[in-house]
Amino acid sequence: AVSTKQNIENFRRQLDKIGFSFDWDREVKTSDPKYYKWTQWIFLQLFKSFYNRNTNKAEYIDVLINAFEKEGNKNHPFPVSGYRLPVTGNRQQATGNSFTADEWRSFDEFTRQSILMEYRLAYCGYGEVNWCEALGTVLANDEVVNGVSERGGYPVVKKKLRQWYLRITEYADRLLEGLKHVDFSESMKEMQSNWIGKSYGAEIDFGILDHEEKLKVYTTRPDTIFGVDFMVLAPEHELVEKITTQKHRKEVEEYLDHVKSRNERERMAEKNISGVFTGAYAINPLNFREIPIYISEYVLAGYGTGAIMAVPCGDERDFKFAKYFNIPITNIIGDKFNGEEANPTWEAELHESDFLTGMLMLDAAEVVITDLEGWGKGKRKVNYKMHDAAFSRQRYWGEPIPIKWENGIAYPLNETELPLELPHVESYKPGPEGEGPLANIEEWKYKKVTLDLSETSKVSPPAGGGDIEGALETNTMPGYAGSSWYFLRYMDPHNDKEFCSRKASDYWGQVDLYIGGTEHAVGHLLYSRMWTKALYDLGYISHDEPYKKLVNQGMIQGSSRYIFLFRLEPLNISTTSLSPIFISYTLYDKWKRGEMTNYQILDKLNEQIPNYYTPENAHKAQMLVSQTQMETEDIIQLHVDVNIVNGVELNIEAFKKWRPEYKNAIFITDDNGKYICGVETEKMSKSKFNTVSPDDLVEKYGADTFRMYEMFLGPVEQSKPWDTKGIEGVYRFLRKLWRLFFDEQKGMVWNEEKATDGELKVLHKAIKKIEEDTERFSFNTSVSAFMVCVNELTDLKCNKKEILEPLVIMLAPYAPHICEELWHELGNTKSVLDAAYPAYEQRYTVESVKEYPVSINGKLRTTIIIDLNASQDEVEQIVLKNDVVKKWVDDKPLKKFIFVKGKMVNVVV
RNA sequence: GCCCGGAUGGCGGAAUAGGUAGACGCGUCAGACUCAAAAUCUGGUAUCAGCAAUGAUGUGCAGGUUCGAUUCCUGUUCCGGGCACCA
Repeated sequence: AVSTKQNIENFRRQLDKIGFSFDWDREVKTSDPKYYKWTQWIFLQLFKSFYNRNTNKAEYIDVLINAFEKEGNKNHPFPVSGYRLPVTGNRQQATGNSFTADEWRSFDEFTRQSILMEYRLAYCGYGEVNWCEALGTVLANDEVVNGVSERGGYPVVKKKLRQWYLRITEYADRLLEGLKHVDFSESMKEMQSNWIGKSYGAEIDFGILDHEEKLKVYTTRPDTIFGVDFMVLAPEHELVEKITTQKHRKEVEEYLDHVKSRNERERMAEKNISGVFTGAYAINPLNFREIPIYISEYVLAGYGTGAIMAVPCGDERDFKFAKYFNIPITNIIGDKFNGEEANPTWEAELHESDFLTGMLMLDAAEVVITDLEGWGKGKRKVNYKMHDAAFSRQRYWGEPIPIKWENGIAYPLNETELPLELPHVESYKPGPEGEGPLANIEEWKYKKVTLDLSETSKVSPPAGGGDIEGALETNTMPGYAGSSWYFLRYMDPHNDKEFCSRKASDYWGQVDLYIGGTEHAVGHLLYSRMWTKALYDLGYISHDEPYKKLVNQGMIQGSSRYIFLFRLEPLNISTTSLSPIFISYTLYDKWKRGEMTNYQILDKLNEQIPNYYTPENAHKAQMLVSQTQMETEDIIQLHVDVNIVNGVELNIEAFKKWRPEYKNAIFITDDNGKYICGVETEKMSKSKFNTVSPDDLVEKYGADTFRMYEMFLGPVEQSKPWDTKGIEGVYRFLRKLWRLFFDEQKGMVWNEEKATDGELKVLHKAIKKIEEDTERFSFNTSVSAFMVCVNELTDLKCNKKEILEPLVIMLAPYAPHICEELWHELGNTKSVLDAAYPAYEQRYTVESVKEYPVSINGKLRTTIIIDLNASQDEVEQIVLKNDVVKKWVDDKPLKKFIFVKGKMVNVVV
């Protein structure tokens, strides 16, 4: 403890020297209003910033209109999508694609704000959430299992809610470009650029038979347009309702119900082909062919235009779809298509493609786009997979969003109102419409706040002046809000005038080395890059990438336990008298492998609980049986707290106490009466109930041992399950190190004698190895080198200060406490952190001979000690004279003699 | 399903530019010290055959390139991370 305090003191002194203070005792926490004030402040800057899509500069719409008019133009240069209405209510002229400057001035405030929302970096819109009616709450994706809530098993559907978003898509190109200038691993860069998902292609307008509307599709393969055999719309596509014919309506509606209960991931992972025909036909703009329009869940509404042109000979999913629905396939690539599977080649020569026939696909793509643009039937389009980041949460623990609403208009709070503090709540229950718990606090919602009505906020004062009746936003910010910029706050934690002074951020610059896991690849690490770019654009910092170098540490994983809920109906435990049924892993395993049917599981239940079917629930039991015959995949895996599982056996009583909603649950056990849990190694997480605390180990072995053991476990970048088996080894190492200085009987044993060459060789070998290993983040081999060094010094009975002192300096970053202590025991008064790092001197470690491994035909047969300076001829002579070599060569003619100096010898015969 | 990783003794892992596979640690076996235990120390420990010398096999699996492959290439299986509200 003494040493740590000195370390901190020393660190403080260094900071004082350069003019910054740092309060080590107080963390920068997102839950601290002194910090989240500035998160709210940055949010306001993002809200007030407008993005000019053409010039990549944040400016105001009026400024742009004025500049535009100066050039004699009438129409406003920015399109209005009307696709995602940011606020409720009727918007004037909102459906048009553009508006004139005069029109802009004639719009009412609601319409203006609604349009401005489309340009704000932080904007409000409507987005889908997982809505659980029974719980009256919004659920996170990981709280939903197989379409029902993990807790209780209630049905979950999608619901549109008002949501805040960050316009990260405007930074897509710069986020890609920035990857070239940062030191991240290639796989990390790959993940980020795949997530951004930039693709080049075309938007093509297909006509629809008997309809005015155009069907817009996005494709990266305009060259295959003559191979389009059908169209597929996402089930949520806005045209589905309009174009479905009377004859197909019922089928389509049934399909939509099916899709509504499934999330995006389930839809993408679905192997079985599904979809329905709408009865409508599209018209190919190039050859006017009539093409059937289907809907299917494999097309996602959020990507491209939510509609695709399907070319079965070139795309595997389209091909399977065509086979399934018996749609005839047009082959446009001749013998490159074998009729058995699609061929997504770019290199084939086109067949059956009208004026493109004979052209290479790569060239044809260019021709088609140019022609379509000429005819006004399509245009070149760059598309991104990434979409804007949802920025509101229906939760309590998050920064309140400093916005007040009235008549559908969002008014930003005055900066002097910050921090807008989280009120105390009696309960964390969600609001009446699934909003956050803040919606329940009337006095907080309607408290008096001043609004930012300045020019920069671009809102006109409301009718009642600055004083409005409306309510504060009740959603809060997500976890990534605070984590997107905390490193900047660390640079200037006590500043109450700014989030971080320009002086501080200029001085510290980028984070030199960021150690973070790959699980943050497309979340935190992308969001914080975007925030940094936004703050850079707004002129608050001078760099636009937060992290100079990123090292991905692996995860220390936990061992999770699972129980298996046998869900015979969409189980709603509050409305059925039947108890939830859990089956043992042994049964689940058989069921999964198809060795056991649902019906046989019920038999097992009857066997174990003979009185289960009472007259009262007999009708329900009847229903269960009919359900079971359907063989539906209705077993859900649920995490259970590792602490109530003994090895793999569940403590059922403890479980019922832990999860009162399952207090009536029935457990189908193995024949020996035990309920066995499933086991999986996965990320430690609160929601997986598999976390372990290091506190006990620190208590027993000390922080140095714990720290070194974690480093010793394996390479930093590798994930591994948490396991304390080997910690004794590190503990013994530290004790062994201590004994080089102090003996239990004799007390102090270290001395000031002159070191021998042998001892210096041990030391300098270690200096070299540890320096190299630390440099490349190979901490586990570094620790191993320390162990080797201490073992060798113990063997040499070396207790000399001349050797031990440099060793302590090197070890200080690995085991800071014990090293600080030993450093002072050696008579030093300052901190070990101030000591100069020992320099490697080659002269102590030079070798003159080498024990060469000698192989015959690539197989190692012996080793021979040879002078390191020996020439190839000399080595050849020595080796061929060797008895073992002679025996293996056995007079066979020598084909080749391979000698790699300092490495090995191979004799080929 | 898609994207990104990983797989080496009983266990965690080492082998940094294609050149002695198993460093270091855990565990385990044998021994020393001790009345005993703890702690500590010494030695063995990939597998198979053999008293041994030694030989054969061996880096998830199936192939390929090479004098030589844990390392490079092709295919494949399993495990982990992410997939937009866990953070």
